[in-house]
Amino acid sequence: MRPLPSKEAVLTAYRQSVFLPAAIRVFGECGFERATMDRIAREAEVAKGTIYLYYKSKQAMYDAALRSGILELDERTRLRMDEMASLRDVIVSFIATRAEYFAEHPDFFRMYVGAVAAQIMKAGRGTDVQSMLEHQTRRLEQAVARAVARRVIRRVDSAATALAIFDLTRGLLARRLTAHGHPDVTEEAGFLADLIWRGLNRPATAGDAGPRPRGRKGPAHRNKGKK
Amino acid sequence: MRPLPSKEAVLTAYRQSVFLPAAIRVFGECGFERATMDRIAREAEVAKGTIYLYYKSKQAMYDAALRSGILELDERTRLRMDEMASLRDVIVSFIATRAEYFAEHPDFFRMYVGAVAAQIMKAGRGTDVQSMLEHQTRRLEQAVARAVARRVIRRVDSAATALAIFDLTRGLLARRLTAHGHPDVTEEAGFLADLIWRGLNRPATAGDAGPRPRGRKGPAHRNKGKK
DNA sequence: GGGTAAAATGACCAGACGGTCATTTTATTG
DNA sequence: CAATAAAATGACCGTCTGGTCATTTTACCC
Repeated sequence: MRPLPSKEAVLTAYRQSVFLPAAIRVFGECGFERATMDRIAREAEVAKGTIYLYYKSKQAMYDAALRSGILELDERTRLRMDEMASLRDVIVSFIATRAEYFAEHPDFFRMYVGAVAAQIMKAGRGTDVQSMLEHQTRRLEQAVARAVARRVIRRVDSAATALAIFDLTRGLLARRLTAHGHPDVTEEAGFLADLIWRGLNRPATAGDAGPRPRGRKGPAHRNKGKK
Repeated sequence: MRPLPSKEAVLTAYRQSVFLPAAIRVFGECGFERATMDRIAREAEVAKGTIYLYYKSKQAMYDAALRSGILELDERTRLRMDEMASLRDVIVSFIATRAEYFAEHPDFFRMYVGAVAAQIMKAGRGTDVQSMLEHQTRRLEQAVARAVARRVIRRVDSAATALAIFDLTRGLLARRLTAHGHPDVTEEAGFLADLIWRGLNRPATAGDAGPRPRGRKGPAHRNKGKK
């Protein structure tokens, strides 16, 4: 079926398999601005000019490197999540898969963090970075929505919930990357999954502190959480 | 008591009151690397050389600007949290105060995000940025610990819980900054506070899905996440 | 008002870096 | 093996920017 992988295509693929990891290493270590094309070329063991045969600019190379990493991460996350049945397992596997991937690729994680920050800075539409980031929470959101539909958990905004899980995961990983002690991910992941899971639980039987969970002292402002 | 505010000190204070906001504006808009001292000087309406009379380098000016913003933010957060009695109100006011502050100072928020990202990139000890960031969760952590002691909530790791709240807040604000629609903070803040609060609740009576809340279906693969 | 010290200025410099392209090296073909 | 095309190279260029410092302006004091 695949007629001819045209030598050119093979060469390009080979080059990318060398360039992109080198780029991720350097961009991850230095960030976009401080990274130099000379350095990337050296890491990839080619001359600088060679890179410009395959990427038209530093930005283009950055985008390609970021894209490749995110795609791989998303793919792995998706595979793992798909084999989970219960929402809780989906959440745990989401956190665990990402923790594992980023532990394997710390440089990419740094690059990723930089890209997210840059996205916030520009504060604007435009880049497809935005859509890639949004895509990451899609599956999570679907899983939450399904659980709501099946009445496994209380009625919650599935998008907001997915984003919350996402944020918790990112914070956890960031802290791990800055060498903040704790060698055991599963423990921390478990804590987060537990927190979220309990937070999503339906008000158990009846008399629980469900809809009015304030400690005491609460005079009426009922429809705060209106939506 | 304060004997003489020495003209020099007054001048310095005045300069800083002009320089730091200008720096925050430019660093926030462009990030550290892209920001130029020329631009900051122009925004502050002084010559570039003048800045170097008060700060020995670009980095020093950046640090000073970041520090001043974080201190102000922390101070405001602390004041608000201190007047809250219940943990739930502390959490809500933490989120709300920060949301409010960052809404008033979007440039500083961008700068802040950049600084956090840079911290993760360097992945290392050293900067006092680290300690400033850590300081932010201290109060929250104390409030959680107090609630645990008073048995208002279940026994949780107060540090981890504080960090979780912190991460959720940061994610929420980041999303707001990228103009992601939703004009109403309190609604989203309420959702998060609710989620966390329920997550912290003591297991009500007894039969709740406490320590082993897996949905169903679980044939043994307990030690999957062994690492 | 004039003289001196402090403060401010902005032209200037040096180094760095993204990107180019004439030249060299390698692969292909007859 | 020669001829030719494709790929790789790295010296080079223009630009940009953090930081400096000789000069000018302002503030102060007698």
